[in-house]
Amino acid sequence: MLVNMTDGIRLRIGARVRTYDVHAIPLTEGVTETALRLMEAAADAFSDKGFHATTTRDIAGRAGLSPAGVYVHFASKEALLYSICMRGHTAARDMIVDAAASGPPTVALEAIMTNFSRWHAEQYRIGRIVQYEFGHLTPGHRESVLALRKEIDAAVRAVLAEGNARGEFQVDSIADTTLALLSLCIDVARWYQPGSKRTPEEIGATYGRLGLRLVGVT
Amino acid sequence: MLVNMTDGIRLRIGARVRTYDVHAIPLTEGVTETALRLMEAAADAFSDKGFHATTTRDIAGRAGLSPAGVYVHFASKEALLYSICMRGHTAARDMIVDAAASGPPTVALEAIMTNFSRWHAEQYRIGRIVQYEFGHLTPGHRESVLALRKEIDAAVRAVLAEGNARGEFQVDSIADTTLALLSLCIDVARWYQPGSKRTPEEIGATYGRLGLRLVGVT
DNA sequence: GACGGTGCTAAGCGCTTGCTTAGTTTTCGC
DNA sequence: GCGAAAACTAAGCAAGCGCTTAGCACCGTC
Repeated sequence: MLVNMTDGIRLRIGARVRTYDVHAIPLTEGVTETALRLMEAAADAFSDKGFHATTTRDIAGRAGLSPAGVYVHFASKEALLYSICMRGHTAARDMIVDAAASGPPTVALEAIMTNFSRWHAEQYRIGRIVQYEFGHLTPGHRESVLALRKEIDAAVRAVLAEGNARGEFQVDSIADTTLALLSLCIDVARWYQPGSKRTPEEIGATYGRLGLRLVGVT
Repeated sequence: MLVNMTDGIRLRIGARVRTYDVHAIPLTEGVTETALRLMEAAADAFSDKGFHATTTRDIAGRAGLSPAGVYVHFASKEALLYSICMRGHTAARDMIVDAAASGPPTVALEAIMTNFSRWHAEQYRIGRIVQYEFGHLTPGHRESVLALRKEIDAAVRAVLAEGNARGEFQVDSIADTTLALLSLCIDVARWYQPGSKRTPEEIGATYGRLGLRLVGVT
């Protein structure tokens, strides 16, 4: 049996392959080492050239497999993209939720901004794929990703609301400011490049400070 | 003679086509109506599906031409992308330079943030192409675009420096803050969509305020 | 030590791609 | 109102695409 992050599970009985419509397959369960290597190879290739410009032959080659070897682990190139997007978003969601619970609003927001911006620098390749190739997911897969994004948004909104309530923040519009704060961190993945003078740690520190300024902490 | 935003000018003498290496062709000079229609069609297609997923047949169809008709006006699909990028960046650069000269630092910065963010909402399709498909330009064309980006960066830095000097702003790092301010506006093109509740005008107003907060104006 | 299932490859199928070629229609200076 | 340049099309080429098929090597199980 091969689990493959697509619309269903494929079962091979003898030479026959059938696809069953089964949603919500756990993400990291039963992912073999080769499947992970393929995901890393695909992530490298997608972030280099974009989803459509990447060939399945290229992904296979980077992972040390023949072109057909990809389809043992993933049903399609899109399934590979989807699994990369889900892993990235899940990691980001967990990080934000942890940071939001790390202390009072001022501490929590600084932690969110520091960690989230640093993550987008360190994982800038994943960040670009997730943002720029989002449109190449199938509609169903897009919805799954959007659900995780809403969780991230809700966690930040809650911190801003509590900050306002406690008088620590002076935020006019919680929705607009949440959008701007997250936007600032996400866009790090666009401009960051590993060789430059700004390290991920420095970016985190800078963005922690900028985030507090945006909510009116002086 | 056909001017086509690529590495040179193509001259057709009888049935022969020759390419000469001539750089720095003025942008809006000699651009025919059909070439402009092609650029608009390509911009629509690129922003819908991305550069690589867009076919020259699709662009031609949207512009009401046969597939071969594209090559009367542009030397390649990449030349079309390049001309779109150059037009977008030139417009943005002109807008920023105007806003920077519109008054004292506080006024200038608010104008920059308002106009630049509103532009990225109104022109979100161009914005996405320019940012996400940048990597598909040839190295030479990439450099031309980067030169325009440096002009934009320099204009904003100058405003922050003068704001600090006059005591209107409290900016720790001019480089980092310039990056964050521009990043905030550019990322509007990623999340904006025409049907949503935020209008480009409202986004402009919000980002004008946020920009002033980021430089320490209270 | 035969066995069924899994991971993988060599080969290739049907289709689409960017772009060219050869030729026709339109435009326009004179 | 004519001739040449420019704008455009129909047809198609070579290359590359995602993915499938058929079959081989290896695995633990009995």
